[in-house]
Amino acid sequence: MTSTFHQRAVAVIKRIPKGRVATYGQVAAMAGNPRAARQITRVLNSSSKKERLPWQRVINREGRISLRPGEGYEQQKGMLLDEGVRFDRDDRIDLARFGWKPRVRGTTGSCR
DNA sequence: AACCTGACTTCGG
DNA sequence: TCCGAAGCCAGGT
Repeated sequence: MTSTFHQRAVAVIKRIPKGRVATYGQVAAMAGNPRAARQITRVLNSSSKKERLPWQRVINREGRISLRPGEGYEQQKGMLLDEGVRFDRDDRIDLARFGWKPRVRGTTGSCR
């Protein structure tokens, strides 16, 4: 495997469909390490500048933007809104609704 | 070359 | 149920 975690993570991020969002942990898990969520930040910082990754579709597990106002928060929120993602009054995204689900499960999904 | 930090998550007490 | 600590990998200093 010439591909590193970084490469795999990039591939996963590229697969996030428009109008949907994924959490760091989710991406990390799909890339092979459920606990490598932190590394996703590095991937985004690095690759988003080199490649055009949908970094805006990656958010934290609370369904919120981890960036702080002035650090790209507004930009990310703007792009997501443009894709049709809705934020509630707490600036949170309903992951049950906009969360990326690679495998379609029952909508009743209260699995987790 | 070594140490530190980072847009987080999960486990344990 | 809430809080603290560990984990993960790579790039930057």
